[in-house]
Amino acid sequence: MATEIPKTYDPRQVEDRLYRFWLERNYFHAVPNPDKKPYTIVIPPPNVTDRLHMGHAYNNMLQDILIRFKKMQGYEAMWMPGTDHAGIATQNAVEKHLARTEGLTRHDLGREKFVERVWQWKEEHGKIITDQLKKIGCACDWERESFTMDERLSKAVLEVFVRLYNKGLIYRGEYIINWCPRCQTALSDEEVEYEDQDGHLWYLTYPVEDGDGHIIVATTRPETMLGDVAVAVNPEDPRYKNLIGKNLILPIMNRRIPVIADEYVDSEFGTGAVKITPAHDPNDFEIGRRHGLEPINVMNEDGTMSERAGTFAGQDRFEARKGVVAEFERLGLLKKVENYQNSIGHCYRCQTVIEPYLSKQWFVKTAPLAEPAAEVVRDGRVQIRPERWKKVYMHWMENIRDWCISRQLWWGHRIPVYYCTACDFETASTTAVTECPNCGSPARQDPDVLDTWFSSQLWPFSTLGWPEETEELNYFYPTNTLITGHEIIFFWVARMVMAGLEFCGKVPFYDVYLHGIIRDAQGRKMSKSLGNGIDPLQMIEKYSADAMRFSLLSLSSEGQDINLSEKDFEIGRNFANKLWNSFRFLGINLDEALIKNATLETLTARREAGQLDLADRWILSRYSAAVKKATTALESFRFHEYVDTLYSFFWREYCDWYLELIKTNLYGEDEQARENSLLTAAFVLRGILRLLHPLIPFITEEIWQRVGTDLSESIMISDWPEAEAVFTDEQAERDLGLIRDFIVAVRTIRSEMNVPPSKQASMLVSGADERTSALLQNAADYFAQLARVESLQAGAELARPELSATGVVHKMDVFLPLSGLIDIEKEKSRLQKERDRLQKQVTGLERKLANANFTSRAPQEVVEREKAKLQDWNMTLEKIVASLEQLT
RNA sequence: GGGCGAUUAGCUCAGCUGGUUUAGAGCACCUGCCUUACAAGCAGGGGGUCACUGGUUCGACUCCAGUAUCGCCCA
Repeated sequence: MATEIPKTYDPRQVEDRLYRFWLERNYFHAVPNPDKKPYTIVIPPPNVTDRLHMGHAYNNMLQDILIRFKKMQGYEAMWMPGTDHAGIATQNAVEKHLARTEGLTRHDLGREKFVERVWQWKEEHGKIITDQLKKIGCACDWERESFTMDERLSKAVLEVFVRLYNKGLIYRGEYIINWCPRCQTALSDEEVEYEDQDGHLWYLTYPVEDGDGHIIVATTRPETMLGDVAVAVNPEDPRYKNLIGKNLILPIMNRRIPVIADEYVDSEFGTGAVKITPAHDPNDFEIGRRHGLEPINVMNEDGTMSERAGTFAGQDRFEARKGVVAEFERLGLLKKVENYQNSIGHCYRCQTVIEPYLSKQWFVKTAPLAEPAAEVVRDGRVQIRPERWKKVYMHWMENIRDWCISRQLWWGHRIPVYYCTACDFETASTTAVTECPNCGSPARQDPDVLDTWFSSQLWPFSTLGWPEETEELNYFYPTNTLITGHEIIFFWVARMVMAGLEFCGKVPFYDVYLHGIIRDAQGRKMSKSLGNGIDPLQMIEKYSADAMRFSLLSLSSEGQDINLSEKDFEIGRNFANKLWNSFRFLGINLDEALIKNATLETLTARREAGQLDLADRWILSRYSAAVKKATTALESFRFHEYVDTLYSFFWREYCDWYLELIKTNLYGEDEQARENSLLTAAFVLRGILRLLHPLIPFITEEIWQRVGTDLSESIMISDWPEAEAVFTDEQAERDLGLIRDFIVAVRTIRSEMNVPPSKQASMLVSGADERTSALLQNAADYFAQLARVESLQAGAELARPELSATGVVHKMDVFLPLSGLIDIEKEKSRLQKERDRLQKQVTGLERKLANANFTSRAPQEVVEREKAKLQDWNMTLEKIVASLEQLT
């Protein structure tokens, strides 16, 4: 054992070195192993060009905890890492880069060259985030690292598309979709973020063609009126009944449009008359279809008005809005303008206002897939935690709409549908089709690519080789646990369940744990634009990865968001330092022979032979409780309870009490006692290290290796402590608890009476039975060490020394004769305070016990307990009062 | 409009199936300590009508209903 152990733990010397060590030993790699049970997690693949943020750090740390824990428990634990090609985000990033550095657009380069450039970008930037995961300590199986556009995974995408296509679950059609004019692509419903905004409701007058009547319609998007093809009213609405079937003249366009009747129209809203723009509103589209109205698309893909918008052609949609309103005003047809708050959809990638837009796109018919996906959650085959998210999931599944999967991008999986250039023949194929199977003419592939989530939904099995029936797929699928944020429950979690069931016939995972979001100290979301993000890598640099992990978990609680400030990382740094120093303390006293002997077998044998003293038996008992509690907590995803248990066991019990107690043995004459305490201390510390390893892998490994054990070359492959339950010892816990209460009482008295630490005290305990007297007297060394008590007497009835400070512990009097040091007035007020406090409690409890309702209706044992409590308090009170009387 | 969450010490939060809790922890605060593992530490202390209003119960921080404030999701 090295003697020069630095006083402060320096993680910078440690973390990178140990990560390399683990990699060199290949500990992260798992293979199908029939002798072990598999435990699998697939990483929520971060965007390939992303940088690590706190949310990633938190998410991946949780996974790492489970993987390391299960590995130690003896599972073949495999954590599948990888990245997502993130179609829009990545394409945007590269386009922006091109514009900035070369002044080029993707169109300048052309599709093929542009895609090449994105791949190049991916090669350069794709490693950043995975390298950052390594900094955190993630025990990912890097040999299996996947990317959604790998050839292997792309095959799965094609296979899935073609199967769904052939099953009739993928179709192409012209519908209103969400269009982002900036990204110039369609989006799915989930990719639109709604935000309440202050806007206006404009009331526009449409004159009746023949005669002098008119109809007023209300709209939040006046520019769309250029594409109106009708005005709809409720057939029962008396105001408009006589106008149904007549024509209106659409102002500006001077187009003749009919008044139609449709049940959909809500007479209560606005004026009860609705302008119908089938090309620019989903409801209008449906109505238009019912009434056989031809949609008029007045907008271009970039959000400018099309040539069908008349004089507004070429104008931006928001310019056109102002222009249309101005024109109505000029014509005297603007009835009124109201302030109106409505929910506006924005692109989740670029925040541009989404345009409902008529467009020919590919869709997945989701209802047949959703049915079984709802069922597995309903019946618990897939567990969602916290449970409240189950309802959210079910609601979505039960109200699911078809999924628009085509994207007008160049970066992504190109849709494997081929069209004949001559004969209208269309085919989906996993292999390239160059000529039409029908007529032999040249065929061309659909230019669009698939929604990124179309490939991500396959992640739990595409990464394992599906559609091939690989050994990996058989062994590791279904995966066990999915850990992710609740913001992608629809995007990803729900769709993986659908896909897993459809293509593998099994759920993709058994447990889903949805964690909270990391926010700043004020509870705001961390974002680039606010500049309130905390960079995990900087925190690792400053505090260490272990400290960051420990701090994050300490602040977490099930599914709740975390408000984080930089100062919070001191929690973990301080803990790591404490752990380091507890090891240092032992390191000074331990030698190699002793360490080798600090095994479960040795301790069990010595304990059974009655060789261990009270403190040793006590800490072993507390240790076994901590093992049980921490294990159950992890097994039930109660991460906070896990860290909380270990924090208080290690710091509050092992360090504050046990290590202090054994100092009497360590510095004493009794070699045997010294050895036993050292063995116990080393044994428990090694247990603590293993229990903490999933959370703080680096420092636990560093200490493990420095302790020089031959149990295993790495803590990563050591066994999770379990057998320690045999150490439970209630008597030791009670006895040491009693001693501890006396020590605390003496310390409190000393502190409150301002007794200088240098001053030794005598201590008398009166009212102790024989066993307790012996117990206390045998603990005299502890009192000397921890409370500066130089002489201790305990007995059934000891005379109260004059001028002593007093206290009552476990119904026994404690006297500290402090002549010359004691301030009578101070002692009096201390005791009076104690008396008043007790008196209040006693009165309250007496009232409770006097209540016949309580004594007759509450369970007998509760009543008994309360009675005993009252007796205790009364006895304590009497003693306090007696002491007080002595002083007056 | 529907649903969900939060509201506990100055701050950040625990408290899982009602009575062992005299409501806890960390930080902050006060007092005393550089006690030969640790001042990133040790010992002691102060601080809360558990958002509010009702209800259920012998008994409510805990269960139920409603109200308020904040936040999120869906429409």
